[in-house]
Amino acid sequence: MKRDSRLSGVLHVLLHMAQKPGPFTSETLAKAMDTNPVVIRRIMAGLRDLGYVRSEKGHGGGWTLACDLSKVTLRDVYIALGSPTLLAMGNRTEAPDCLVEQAVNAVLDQAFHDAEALLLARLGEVTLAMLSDDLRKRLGSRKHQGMSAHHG
Amino acid sequence: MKRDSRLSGVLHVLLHMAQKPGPFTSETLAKAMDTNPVVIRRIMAGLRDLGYVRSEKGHGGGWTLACDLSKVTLRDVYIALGSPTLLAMGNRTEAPDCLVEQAVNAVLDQAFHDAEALLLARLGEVTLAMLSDDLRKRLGSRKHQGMSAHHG
DNA sequence: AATAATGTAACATGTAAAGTTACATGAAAC
DNA sequence: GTTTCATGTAACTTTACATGTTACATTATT
Repeated sequence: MKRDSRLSGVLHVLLHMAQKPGPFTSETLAKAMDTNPVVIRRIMAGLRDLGYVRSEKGHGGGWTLACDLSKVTLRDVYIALGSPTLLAMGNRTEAPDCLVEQAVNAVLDQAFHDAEALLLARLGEVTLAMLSDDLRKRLGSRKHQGMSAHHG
Repeated sequence: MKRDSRLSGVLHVLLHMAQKPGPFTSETLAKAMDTNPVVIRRIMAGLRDLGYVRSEKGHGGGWTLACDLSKVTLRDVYIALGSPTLLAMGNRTEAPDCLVEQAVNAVLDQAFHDAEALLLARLGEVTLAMLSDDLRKRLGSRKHQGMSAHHG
């Protein structure tokens, strides 16, 4: 199944933004992500609504970080995206009349729920600040090679 | 994202089959699942190749269980389906040049991997026999109401 | 006013599961 | 041995959804 990469994408954007003050236009960010400005605006909309970033129109406008990076976890970002489906598998039908289906659903639901809970817990353990620190370390260990964070 | 229900579906089929000797035609099973016979053959193909079920052509043919239900776990069934993608989310790109993307991938991969491992472990804990027992309990507790396992 | 940005709707594309059609193959019944 | 009933499988259609794109309204700066 085709996998949803919005979380990966929006984290990429946020990390880019955390490296320097901004603001960043959707077009700039889109180029760094090799995608379309409208896609950037779409995945950022939820973050804006929750106050994690700010967007301004007109000359000199664009996107700015508006939160304490050490207070926002990847789970928060995931939720800001609208909590998209985590698992690629699901039950054929929910609340079926068929007892066979009920038995199957019961055991699968348990396994699915556990896996989702673990994934959300893991995402909840990592803040944007931690991610940004990790990036800075990666950048640092490449400095002596004269390379930058941006794409070549 | 649209979720893959093949595991749910094939378990439903196997559980139906575990309730009485068979053989069952694809058409019979398809009716119980409210789907198409070809879909049944498709999701059963992997199980047949691994010897969990047998299929016979011609008059009186159809599908038969061919394994010890207490030896086959839901994980085995999942693998028989060809180990389809478990998570609906993934990284934008694998092995990217961009350090930002690498930092994002690193943390997400860890979380994704843990969740997948847990899900597979949970599926590995449940055998088809356990599932069948659970179903029989559900059937038993409805007997006094004069209901059957099949759809109304 | 002109320009540069976001906001958003509408539409196109890509991908994978699910559903369907068609037909070849093989086994049993007659 | 031919008819019937079953699986096996390829090819195509449908559906769902993320992604990509176009178009245009809105708003802020110059």
